[in-house]
Amino acid sequence: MADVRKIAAQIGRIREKANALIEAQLKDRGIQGIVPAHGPVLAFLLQQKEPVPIKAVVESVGRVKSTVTVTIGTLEKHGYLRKLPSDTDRRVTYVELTPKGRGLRKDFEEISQTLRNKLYGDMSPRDRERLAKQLDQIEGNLSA
Amino acid sequence: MADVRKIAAQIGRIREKANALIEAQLKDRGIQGIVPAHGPVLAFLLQQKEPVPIKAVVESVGRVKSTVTVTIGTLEKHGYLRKLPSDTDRRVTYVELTPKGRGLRKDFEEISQTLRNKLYGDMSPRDRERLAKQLDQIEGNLSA
DNA sequence: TGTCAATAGTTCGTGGGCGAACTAGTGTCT
DNA sequence: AGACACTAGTTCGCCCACGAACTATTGACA
Repeated sequence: MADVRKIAAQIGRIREKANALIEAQLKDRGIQGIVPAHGPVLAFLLQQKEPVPIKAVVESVGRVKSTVTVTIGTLEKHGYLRKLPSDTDRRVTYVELTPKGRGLRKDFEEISQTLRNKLYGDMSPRDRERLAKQLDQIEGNLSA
Repeated sequence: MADVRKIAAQIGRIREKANALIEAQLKDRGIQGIVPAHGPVLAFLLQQKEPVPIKAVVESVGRVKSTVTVTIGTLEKHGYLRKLPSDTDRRVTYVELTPKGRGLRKDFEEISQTLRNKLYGDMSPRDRERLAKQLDQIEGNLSA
């Protein structure tokens, strides 16, 4: 019997299990230096065709800038991205993926797909849609 | 339009917003030293009538024992619980809520209720039940 | 009984995330 | 030009969470 009361704890557990699956996938694929927390940054940079200011990353990923500073530092240290100064505004630093970073695209997409497949299991498309709508709803409720 | 693809990120955002709401509630009520991470420990201890071994807390809350050690240390430091040695097995430490800790029961229940109310909003009981079942399902899928 | 494994709990080092404070550079306005 | 606000990014200290290593105690068993 589904317990409507413990929904918050349950959402927390689902998130942790999803992260665990991603970590296992990364390990299986021998990808070093990447953890689930890097996902939003990578997803954003993978869809850029040109270097973008760090500020744009901050606005995209839903983390404060001090966190993004460190995340970008980690990705740079592992060779997945490169920083370049702006020559029009010297406060600004641009970032772009290196070839090694762009090489993550395929793994990223495959891991996302694997996660969705496992998460949804044999749930019908109609139920998936319904679930997604309900999650939209509760996210909106919490934002109000 | 609900996007079935970004469900993992969405679940993460929901969790963060729920935690933010809990923190705001705690602050409003002037409760010091308690953060959302303490919730599972408090929930477990609130339903105990006698001191329980730390090991029981560990098994209940889904955190590793080193994490629970620290959490219990924090709660103790703020006077919400007390540790007492076992006299039959000197490896074991029991914990129990102090009166101050038990005094959190009402706030705990009210905050839980507030969170659920806000999270579900005007969702019908039938939809709530359906959502809870679907979350059960995806949690199970991820555990398999 | 003496040895060795198992158990309960703590400590330590690492990493993600935050907010506050800081640096450096740019914009504004008189 | 000079003062001041604003902006981009970094640094620092803190908390949560983890795993690995450690301490202390108990259990098993030859």
